[in-house]
Amino acid sequence: MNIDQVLDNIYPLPDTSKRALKENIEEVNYPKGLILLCADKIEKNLYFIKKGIVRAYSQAAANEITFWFGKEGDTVISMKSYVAHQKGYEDIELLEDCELYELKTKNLQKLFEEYIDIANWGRKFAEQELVKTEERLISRQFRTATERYKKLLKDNPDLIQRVQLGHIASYLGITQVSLSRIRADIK
Amino acid sequence: MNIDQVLDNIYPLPDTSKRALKENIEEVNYPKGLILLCADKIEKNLYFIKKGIVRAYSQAAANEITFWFGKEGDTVISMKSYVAHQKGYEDIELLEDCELYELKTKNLQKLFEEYIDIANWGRKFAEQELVKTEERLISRQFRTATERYKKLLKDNPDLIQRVQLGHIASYLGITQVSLSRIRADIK
DNA sequence: TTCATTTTTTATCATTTGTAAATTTTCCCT
DNA sequence: AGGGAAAATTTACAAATGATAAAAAATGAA
Repeated sequence: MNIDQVLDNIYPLPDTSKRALKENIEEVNYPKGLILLCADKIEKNLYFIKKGIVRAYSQAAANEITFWFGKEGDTVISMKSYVAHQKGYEDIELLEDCELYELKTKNLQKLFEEYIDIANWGRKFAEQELVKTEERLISRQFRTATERYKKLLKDNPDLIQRVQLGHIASYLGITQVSLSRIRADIK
Repeated sequence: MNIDQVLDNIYPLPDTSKRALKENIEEVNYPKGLILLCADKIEKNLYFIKKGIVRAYSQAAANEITFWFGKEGDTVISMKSYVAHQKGYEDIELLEDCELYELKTKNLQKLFEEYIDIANWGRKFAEQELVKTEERLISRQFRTATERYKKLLKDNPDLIQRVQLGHIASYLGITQVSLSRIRADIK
């Protein structure tokens, strides 16, 4: 997935502003297991995934909770750092070796002030993420764990192949043991 | 809460663009019980709450789920209509007589193309809502129902006064009966 | 391959939450 | 103020999920 596809996927940009945006983007590679973004600092970069898969998780009390997966074409960002310039609530871990496009938050902020198309591109990005998050919140309330798992299977069949079930369980809001039971029941 | 406060609360706008925005905003009053926005159509307006309280709920299978409350200063919007120009998933009901500021989506879209400050204002709005929604999703996973209720009591004590417990329970992701039990335990 | 480690499954029991129905309380409306 | 409807609580029972422990399977490194 090349950078043009990633950017256009959010919102098609006219040439001039897309060029300006791309001038600030650099390709980087990182190994599986790396913690790309850290909960307890204000992150300076954001990333687009060219290849690979990552998870965002939040650490509390005893257990950690995976609440987001990103794969090819997705944007990796510490939302709270980015929005409120405060420490985030999430760590982001690479679950495979990853090829990423890196963009400095500071530069993006500058582009938002200069290019109205990039400002609207950033708006579209936030809006789309918001709809996705709201839909997940609602589905959490509506659906049983079994239904949520089935829906994930249907919508993201590759995720189950590429990611440990423990993380999937956490993402679904249940324990790994409970997910195992559900999988056994379905068969 | 006047319109300047509402708008600045999202993101302070320079005079010119704020004036342009305000020229498209009209004050309206509606009675308690009105369904302001409807799930099964593409909504043409969005609203800022001057006075009153509203809820967004989604209707599925048997039961309906309240997933958002809005009060003074909040923005009322059918997110999916607004973002994807598709039917939304939510109805929005006025829980009190409301004084609202009305803005046509179409006009706002036009302003996004014309004023970079308004585009960034819209971006900020979506970003802030996104962080709030993500935090709720995470808290839903981390905290027990009792903890979530206590947090709501602390953060929004007036909500419990102004809104039926059935809606609160739904918002917390539990049944009314379960909330009743929690309230009894706390005492 | 072989061994060690990690991941997944299975089993048991405790706890939480849901459902349904009855009862009490609160809120409107005339 | 009084009567009726809506909302909130309580109770009893059922179902789902969590916690824990241990076995089985899969994975990875030497």
